[in-house]
Amino acid sequence: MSGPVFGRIDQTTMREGVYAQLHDAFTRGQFAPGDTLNLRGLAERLGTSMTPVREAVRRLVAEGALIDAPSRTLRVPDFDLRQMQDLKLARIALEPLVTGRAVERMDAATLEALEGILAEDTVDGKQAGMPDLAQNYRFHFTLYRRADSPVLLPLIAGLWLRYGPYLNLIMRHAGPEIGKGNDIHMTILDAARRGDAKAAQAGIVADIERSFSLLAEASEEQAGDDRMKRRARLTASPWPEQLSR
Amino acid sequence: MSGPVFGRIDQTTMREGVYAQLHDAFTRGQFAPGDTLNLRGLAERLGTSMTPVREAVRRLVAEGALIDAPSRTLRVPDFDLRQMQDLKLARIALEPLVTGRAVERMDAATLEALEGILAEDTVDGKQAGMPDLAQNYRFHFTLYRRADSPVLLPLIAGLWLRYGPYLNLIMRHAGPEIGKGNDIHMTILDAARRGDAKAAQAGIVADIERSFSLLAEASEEQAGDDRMKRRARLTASPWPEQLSR
DNA sequence: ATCTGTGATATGTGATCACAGTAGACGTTG
DNA sequence: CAACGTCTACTGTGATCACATATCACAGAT
Repeated sequence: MSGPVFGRIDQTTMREGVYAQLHDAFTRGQFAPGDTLNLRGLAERLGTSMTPVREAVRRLVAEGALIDAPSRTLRVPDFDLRQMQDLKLARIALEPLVTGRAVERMDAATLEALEGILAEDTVDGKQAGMPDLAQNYRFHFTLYRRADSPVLLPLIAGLWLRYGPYLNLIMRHAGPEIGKGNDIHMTILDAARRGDAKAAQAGIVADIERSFSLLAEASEEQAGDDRMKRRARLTASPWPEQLSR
Repeated sequence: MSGPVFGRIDQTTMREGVYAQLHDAFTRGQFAPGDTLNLRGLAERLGTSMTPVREAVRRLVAEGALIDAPSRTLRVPDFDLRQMQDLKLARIALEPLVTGRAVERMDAATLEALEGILAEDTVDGKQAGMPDLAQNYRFHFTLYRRADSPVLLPLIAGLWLRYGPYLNLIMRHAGPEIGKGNDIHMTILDAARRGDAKAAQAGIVADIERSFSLLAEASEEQAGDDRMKRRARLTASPWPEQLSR
């Protein structure tokens, strides 16, 4: 049989679409610890019925990004030092691993992509030093993806999902100071270019520890903010702009 | 206010019940690679409507224990060498980590529990060397739980979930020979008793590598079995007895 | 005999409804 | 004025229905 070549019809469900949007919002730090969600509200904003939202939310709960709070409410977990240390431990166990593999299998296309991502920041500096969490996410995951590790990558993505709300705290607290993160990213990229797996891994660990220490600072502030934040949540919509469109 | 002390009403949903049953079936190796499931059948067997089943199944898909096969069918993933190597890598990255922590924090109660689990096998040898996968699971996770690591433990549980169908293969292939696994478990328990974290970690790695090599053997056989298995699936119910009750 | 279109059957998906339960507002009572 | 009970609004949950779509068996044409 012959004829015109067709593009594949994307066989995507609404459930996946909803999940993707929520996942995005999380990794961008658009949810803060303590935020509450409700299914009907989400469904309305997303233009679907409750069903796909339920399933997406259920998945987020299973991944630990949301929790079932008492009295049938869904909440972004509050800050928890123990849990965060555990999260750091897991990241340090897994991310250097995939980094090593990625560097060993590195190719020109990926290097170029990584350069491009880092360059965005310099050019697109209109945000005036405002850290672009999505960019950070892209850098790490284009690197990790090169490891071609179908089991480890989703695991790491799950960890980042839970880091998201903390990133929100960091962002609010540290603000522009976060910009120097790109120094570390540069170092990692250089190591990847040289094929120096060890150096790249060390860079990743440094990056993780850096965000951890920033978070430790931010968390101290949160205790004071907490009461105010909770009050504000009652009046203002906790909804991140990304999803309201 | 005073009065009699009441036990907590367990606020459990059907969704969780369904998930627990399926999770159990997986870790016991009651599902084999390639098995297919359908929501209505599950719902009927479990005595619920489709809704809770859908959500539990969706979670299993998110965890990688099931996959969405073409034409709206749910399948237990087929054996995949690359995936399995990745799984092994992840296990070796995480399980020694929690083992180390567990040994450091070891207490008498946990040691006793571990002894008890290993003793079961010797006493309850009625299965004639038939490996009790549930017992294996309990041993590892009572050990790991002692690490008190709320992030890492679910991660590891997710990995085991995906190991389940492979265990099924091992069990079918290796049969009684698997009994010597307890030697390694003994070694691990001894190390835990002495507080020797390094030795316990080495034991865990040995255990993982052992099950991996058993699996490598079994996987060769699967290629031949495959055609037969697929035919059998059409006539016989793939349903594990555990769930039919 | 082989290929092809058609209908029946069965699947997951999404929408909708009824319901149990909680929290907070409000009125009542002491 | 404070403590208590009731009532209302809202939540997630589970059941059910309608639907698009894939597979298979079969009949018809070539």
